[in-house]
Amino acid sequence: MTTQRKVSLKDVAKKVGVSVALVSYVVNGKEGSRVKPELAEVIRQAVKDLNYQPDQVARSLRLGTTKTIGLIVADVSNPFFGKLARIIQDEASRFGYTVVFGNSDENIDKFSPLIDTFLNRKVDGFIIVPVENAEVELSKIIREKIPIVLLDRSFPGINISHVLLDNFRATFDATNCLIEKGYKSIAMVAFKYSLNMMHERIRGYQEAMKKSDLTNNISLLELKYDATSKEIENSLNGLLLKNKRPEAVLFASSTLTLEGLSFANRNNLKIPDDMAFIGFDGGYFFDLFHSPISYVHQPLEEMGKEAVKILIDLLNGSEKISKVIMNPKFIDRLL
Amino acid sequence: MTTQRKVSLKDVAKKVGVSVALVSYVVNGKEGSRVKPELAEVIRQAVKDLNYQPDQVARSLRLGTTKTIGLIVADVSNPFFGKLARIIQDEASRFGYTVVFGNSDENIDKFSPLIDTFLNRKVDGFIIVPVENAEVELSKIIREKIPIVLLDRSFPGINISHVLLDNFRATFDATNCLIEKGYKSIAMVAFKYSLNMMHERIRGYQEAMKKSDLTNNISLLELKYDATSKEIENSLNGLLLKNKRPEAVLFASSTLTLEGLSFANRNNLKIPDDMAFIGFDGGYFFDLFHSPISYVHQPLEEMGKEAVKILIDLLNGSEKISKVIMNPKFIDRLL
DNA sequence: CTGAAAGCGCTTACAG
DNA sequence: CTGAAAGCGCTTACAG
Repeated sequence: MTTQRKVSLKDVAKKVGVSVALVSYVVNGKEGSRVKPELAEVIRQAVKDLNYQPDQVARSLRLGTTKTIGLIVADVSNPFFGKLARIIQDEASRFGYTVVFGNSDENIDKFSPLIDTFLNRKVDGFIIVPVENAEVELSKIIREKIPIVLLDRSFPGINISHVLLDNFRATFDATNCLIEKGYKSIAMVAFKYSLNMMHERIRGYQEAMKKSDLTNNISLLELKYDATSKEIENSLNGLLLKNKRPEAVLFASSTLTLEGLSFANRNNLKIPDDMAFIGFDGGYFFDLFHSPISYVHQPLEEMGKEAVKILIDLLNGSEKISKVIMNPKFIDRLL
Repeated sequence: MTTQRKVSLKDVAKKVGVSVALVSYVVNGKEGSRVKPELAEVIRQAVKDLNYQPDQVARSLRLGTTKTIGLIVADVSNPFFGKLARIIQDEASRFGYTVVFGNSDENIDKFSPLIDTFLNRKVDGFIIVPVENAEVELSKIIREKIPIVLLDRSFPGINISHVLLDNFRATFDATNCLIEKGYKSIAMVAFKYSLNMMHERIRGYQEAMKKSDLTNNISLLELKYDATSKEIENSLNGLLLKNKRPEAVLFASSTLTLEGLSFANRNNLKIPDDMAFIGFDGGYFFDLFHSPISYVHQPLEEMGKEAVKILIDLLNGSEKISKVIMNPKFIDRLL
């Protein structure tokens, strides 16, 4: 499959009878006083006639910049990440950047090669939802002086720009809200991540419980990200169907919330009559439920846009490390 | 922001004291008998010591191939497209390809520039979920002899490889199934697309109705893709809340199904007690519903994989146009 | 105002 | 077995 040779600067130059340099200047609008106006016009016309399109690969090699952003999320097919990817692509393209993407599945063994691939492909910058133990990989990027913005998670030890949710406040507020409405036995279902973000969500719940002297009612279930359906089933069984089951359950992510709702459906648990569920993110799902559940809302739009904005600044030469913490919103439908 | 200069072939060559040619051969495993085994070993060691990574941009320019696939979907944040994007990225990376992506929003004005951008960035091939009136843009790609595979939709007039659902059969079977269970007044909610794929879905419904002498009961609502919530609300109101409302409604896409379910929730329509709903795709949502609805299942995994497989063949020089029609599956939960 | 030329980092005939 | 060199298409000092 031989690609038809496209028209190059040389072709345009030959047609007009000038050097490639002049054509390049005109194409890039860098004529200044370098090209005689009439000539510039002729060149512009030839460019149009021949439908000349600059070869971005050649430009990239010459300029050392690819106008490409590498995006790594856990899984684009998960709407949480899909929405982020969507917003990031939109924003990036407004600034002339193209997005290459990859899915980590929360797995460093998939994460790592993605970084290498993107690095070799010379992406200008990264927007990354990092996985556990990603520090070494991230340092590699920093060492190469490639701008990078972390999204959704960060690492206390590394000084990188990031856009995060105020995770502590998210669950702290949600738990308090439950407590105020009279719920006492409140459980939490979380992922067993070493990620700070998950720790904060757990801590928010625990602190709220402690603050109201409900320490003894703290009940935390931590599921592995790659848990099998069987394992999840068993764990939820243990938590939700025991004789003294909780009055309310707080989920620490949209995926977990969906698992919970699915479990409830299968086992004829009526939400919220039998038990209150508090979801995390995922309003796009929850609004459609028979009886809509309450949930913590993340401002995905703002988060994605902010991440791109920070990256573009970095790309434009800023040396500033920006750390942005976004406010969660509790969508309350209790009672 | 100056990128630290990475180690190049030249650096390795200098370190070992050979020409860059030899290093290139060794790195690419094209030594054959060209390089003395002992020397090759020394070079390999130096490559490792210096942590040499080939510059893909330079390679691309030289080789005329970027190992990149351009993917265009309507909207990655829609799980239907998100799943496809996910699968395509996974498969592509198995073959050493990276995926750049863009969202069309079913809009030719967003679709068009994406094609141009990807073309200028010299993607090796395209996997595209085309929008209405995309024929001209697609011809442009064909003219440049860039391999391309259409997904989910195609155009009768253009001879391009594609992977589609058997759309006619999908709705024909679903409608028949409803009829067999005694439903007579069956409506359909579709998008007002000129796309063949939507026509086929509508035709499947209409033919099934005709076949059972229910022609007079045919009731088709066609919504614009960019209809406002208000417009959708009004239209669904007209269809679902009129005094002689349909006994069952068949939706022509997952988005439409979600709109329907949302409307039903807001208006206290009990599904399936008040009215049966047949969804299209989107099992990942529907399984979570209070009372799971029936739906047409598309084999997304196979569709995505097949599309990549066909594209890779094309990329490897095959001249064969492959047209694959996948079978839908009706997930029946009626009664 | 204009052109000739170097060089981005690589691969690959070509000559030895 | 090995090296010198051309060339992918572009941008940009440099010299005129």
